[in-house]
Amino acid sequence: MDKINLRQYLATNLHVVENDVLEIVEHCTVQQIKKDSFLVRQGEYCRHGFFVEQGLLRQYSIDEKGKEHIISFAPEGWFITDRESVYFNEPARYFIQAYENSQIVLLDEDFNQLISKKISNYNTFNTKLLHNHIRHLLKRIDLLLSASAEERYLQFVTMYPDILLRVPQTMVASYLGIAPESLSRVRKDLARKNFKK
Amino acid sequence: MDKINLRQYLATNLHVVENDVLEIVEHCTVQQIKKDSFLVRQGEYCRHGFFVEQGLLRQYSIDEKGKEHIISFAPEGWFITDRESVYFNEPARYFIQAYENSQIVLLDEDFNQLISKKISNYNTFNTKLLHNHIRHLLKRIDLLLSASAEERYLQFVTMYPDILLRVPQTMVASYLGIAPESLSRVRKDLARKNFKK
DNA sequence: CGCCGAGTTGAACTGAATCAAGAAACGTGG
DNA sequence: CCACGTTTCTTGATTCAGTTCAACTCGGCG
Repeated sequence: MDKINLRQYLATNLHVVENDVLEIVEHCTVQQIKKDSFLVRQGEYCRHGFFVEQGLLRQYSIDEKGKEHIISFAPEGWFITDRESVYFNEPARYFIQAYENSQIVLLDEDFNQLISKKISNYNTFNTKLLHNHIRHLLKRIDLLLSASAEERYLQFVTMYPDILLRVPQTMVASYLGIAPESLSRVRKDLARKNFKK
Repeated sequence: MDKINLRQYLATNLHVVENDVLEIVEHCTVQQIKKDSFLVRQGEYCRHGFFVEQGLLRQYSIDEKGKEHIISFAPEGWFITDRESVYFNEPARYFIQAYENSQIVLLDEDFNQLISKKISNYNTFNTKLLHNHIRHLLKRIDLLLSASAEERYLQFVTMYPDILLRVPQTMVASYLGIAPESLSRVRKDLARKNFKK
């Protein structure tokens, strides 16, 4: 997948030239993360936001029965963090783990301070991100409340065609809240339907 | 239920004296809303945030089969709006309806402009609200992915004991994503278990 | 070549939905 | 304050979507 550069990304989205964000981004740590390693574990305190320049992360919880539930994926160009932990200073409720070897930028409190001081419309942008996040979560809740496994899968396919190709089916199932076997059957069924048409 | 006053609410949460918010709040329209009337309908453009001073609102979608799915409740002291519609200028995806006769304050774009200009930490407060909202939605998704009907109900009981008493069971069921009959059975079961203990 | 994780398939099971009917609770008007 | 209709809740019988468990297939990859 194409690499995305935080500097470029910010310049574009904040409507400024790259030089304006250069010195801010230079302060940030860039990390190369090996597949399967953790950025945050449940119970730890998460102190950073993460911007994915390359690779793919996933965020998930583990319930009492030991089952994983994927909260979100983050491919390149996405921010991810445990907001509760960062913002409210609580132990993280979710794991954040690299599913592919990834390159990520660590964003700490200093980064936030600095950028919101230097770039006036950063706050606007950030608020927009928050609104987008909320919109997205609401949509997902609505789907979980109203749609069948098949409908949810179809929705996932159209919404995240790229991610679909990069993660094992098991993880898609976990994201959708269904058993891997069920997803397999759903797909079989869809294939049959399409063939009939 | 106790009435909550926006002026007081803001003064407390923004850490300013009431006078500072007085003139801002005075510009806002206060409305008396009859039970069952709508503040926003699916498809309409929502132009306001709503603060509930008294009463109880609910936000819900209707799926293709005509079924209602409750996205959220808003009792006194809560803000509610269709963020997508207000913020992204899209048609609302959800209905907002009064379940009780209510008194609400309409907050428009002017209000936002004015208050964020006059009161410096309003933005901080607002961001905090957004973070809280996200935390809350994440928790709900996690529950929908991992917990049984009974577990979700128990969680609701501890989380919203007040709302539980104010809305019919059907609505709680709709919020939890289960059929009313199922909720009835869940409750019966819980009663039996408690008796046995 | 042989192993290993991912996906598939089958069969039995189960939590929850649906449909239908009755019982309680509730508000309204007489 | 009672009688009434309406809405909400309960209960039972049946069905169904999705789970679980177990066995098997397939495609890498060391």
